Amino acid sequence: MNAKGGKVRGRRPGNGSTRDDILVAARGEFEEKGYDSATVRAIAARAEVDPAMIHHFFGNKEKLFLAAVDVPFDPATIAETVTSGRRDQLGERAVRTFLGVWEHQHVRGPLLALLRSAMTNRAAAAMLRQFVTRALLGRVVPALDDLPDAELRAEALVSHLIGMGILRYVVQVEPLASASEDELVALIGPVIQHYISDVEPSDGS
Amino acid sequence: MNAKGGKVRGRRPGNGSTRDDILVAARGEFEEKGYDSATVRAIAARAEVDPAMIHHFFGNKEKLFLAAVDVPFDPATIAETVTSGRRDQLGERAVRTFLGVWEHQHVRGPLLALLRSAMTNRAAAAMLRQFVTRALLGRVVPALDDLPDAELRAEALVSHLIGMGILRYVVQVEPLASASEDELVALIGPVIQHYISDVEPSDGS
DNA sequence: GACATAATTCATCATGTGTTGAATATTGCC
DNA sequence: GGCAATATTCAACACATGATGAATTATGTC
Repeated sequence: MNAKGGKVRGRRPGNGSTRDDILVAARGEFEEKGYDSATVRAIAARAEVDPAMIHHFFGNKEKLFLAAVDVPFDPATIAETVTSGRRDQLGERAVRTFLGVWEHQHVRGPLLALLRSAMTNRAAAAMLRQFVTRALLGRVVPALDDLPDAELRAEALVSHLIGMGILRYVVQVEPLASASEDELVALIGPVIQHYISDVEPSDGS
Repeated sequence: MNAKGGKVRGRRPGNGSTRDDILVAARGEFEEKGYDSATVRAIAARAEVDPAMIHHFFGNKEKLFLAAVDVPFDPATIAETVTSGRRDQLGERAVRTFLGVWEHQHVRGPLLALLRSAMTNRAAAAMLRQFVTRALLGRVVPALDDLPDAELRAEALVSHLIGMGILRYVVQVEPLASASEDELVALIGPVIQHYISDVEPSDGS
């Protein structure tokens, strides 16, 4: 027994969940503040854990970030969901899938963390760039290779989805933030579809 | 004369440009790092000025931010440029105008600063939300009020432009980052146009 | 039970943060 | 020239940051 205020030292009995608690807390903080603004101490406090535990388990802040922001969905699965099925409904499927990703908390966290961090941190921007380039484009573009400028089109498409995500979930402009999933699918789906339909190339320089 | 290393104290002769130097440096730092990650000391160093000068001239960091990130273009002018002219070319005009804004350095700075800051800072997010809601929608939506869901459409439109800006200028994914202005206008313009053309409302629930 | 290994707390370090106040020099007005 | 106002530097404060090392307690293995 330790009558004084501080907690007792030493290892806790039982099978501790500290490591996982830290990961959960880290995702929360990185999600809300981005890499630079999230602090080791705030993460530790959120996990109700001593800050030193973070270094004990993960070494340093950067390694913790890499461990926490491990995008918890398989890009291949997403890409397959989007690209399989009727081609003329691909736009709607893309919007619906993308919205679905944001609505699931355990996926939205890392995504937000990555987005927020990418805005101010070079390493995180590189991660996001790589993620967009490799995971998304590497899988979706091949399905569209009959179009001219397939890469550019795919990126324009993704840029729309990301912009919508930011305005809806981060900046929270109305009425975008409160619009229903169906509304957005109906509105944005056809527009996304536009990118993968072979419209007239206008003036091919 | 002061033989020692430090600079001489006291006021400098001549009409100093310190205040403006600070503003320029502040825009640079806020632009590159966002509000939270930019530091008073780094701004001072960039302006080649003592950190105390910042508080002397601006009081504190937040007031400096407000003074520095004073969006240097008139939203009314932009809106007029976009909304005047042939309606069926509005999409292309919007894309071209938006790209033009980003290409001018003295405009791109504050915009980037606002965007970066909005990702991690509530006050900045509120500023951006207000900016989007009031400046853009307040002026563009009235010109589109014959469309259903004019507000939502306008925001979807803006979200695409913002997403493109982020992917092109911040994350710098290729080939988006290196695409020419004309390429982007040709590709994205028609899609933006889609939002302001009265397509079939699909299924009005 | 001895003992290596792992988990946990605490104190502390070096550095960086925004901010303040005093000291000093210049300008501009009377 | 006298003197208030302004501009500039320096030193420091109070606090937050990431990180480290020692001390302490539990677990698991032999």
